[in-house]
Amino acid sequence: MSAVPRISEAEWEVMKTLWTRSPLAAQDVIEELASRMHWNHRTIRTLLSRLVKKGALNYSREGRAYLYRPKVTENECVKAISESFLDRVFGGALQPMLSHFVSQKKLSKKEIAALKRILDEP
Amino acid sequence: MSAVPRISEAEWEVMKTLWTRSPLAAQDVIEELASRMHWNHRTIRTLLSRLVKKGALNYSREGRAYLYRPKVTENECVKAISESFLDRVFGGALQPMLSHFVSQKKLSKKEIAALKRILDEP
DNA sequence: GGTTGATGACTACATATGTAGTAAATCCGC
DNA sequence: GCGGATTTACTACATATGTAGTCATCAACC
Repeated sequence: MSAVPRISEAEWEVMKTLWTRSPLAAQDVIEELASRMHWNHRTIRTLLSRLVKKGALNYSREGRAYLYRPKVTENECVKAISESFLDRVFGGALQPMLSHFVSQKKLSKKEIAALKRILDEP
Repeated sequence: MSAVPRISEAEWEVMKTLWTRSPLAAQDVIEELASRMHWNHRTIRTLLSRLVKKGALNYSREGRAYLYRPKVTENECVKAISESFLDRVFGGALQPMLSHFVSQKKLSKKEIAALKRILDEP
């Protein structure tokens, strides 16, 4: 029930990496992100520390290095950030939000069919 | 074509007020927001100034006061922030996003029907 | 066994953001 | 015309965020 910490944009990239695969040493996260995001390895280490400090990551010592792993699930975080987005931008209403995205992206018939199937799910 | 400025959460409330009705004097915005948001009137004036400075609002002098009005449209801003949200959280894909919201909210048959109609729009 | 290179800890610093306070100009009522 | 209320302009300050640098430690190579 712990409220999920607020995760910034840059931090989100780090979390995504660890949600995909964990535990990872800092070095592994750096290898994943440094070139893709054009981030200095020190920046990534800072982000890891901050995420531990704010309770989004855990670590365990492995020799001289740490192994990091998410302490909050992706689903929790996606849920929190999505709620906040929906409330702020669309007053919490799904319909205007979907309207916006649909008018914004041109969807193929196939995509529309897929979206409809999602609406029919249990 | 101007890139829309980044508008923070608190600033967004001010923009919403002015997107709904404008131009407004600071006093009018304050009356709308002060009690609803529990904001000091000075805070709201600061937000108005910052929004002018970052190019989200314009003003014209009206006697001794300013009349503020949006310089960027709600649609532009909603578009920008929505894109950024969708990319960051769902990798830019509508389908997982809709899945998430649908699984999160329990929708009535009516609501589902309404959402489907949106998908069928021109 | 000294050097190098990686590691986490701590520090740095500019900009953004939330949240106001103070000062200076000015209008309005008396 | 003066005092108070109002308005914008400028300042303040803590925390968050992006983006790193320095330091002490330790392990591995040579």
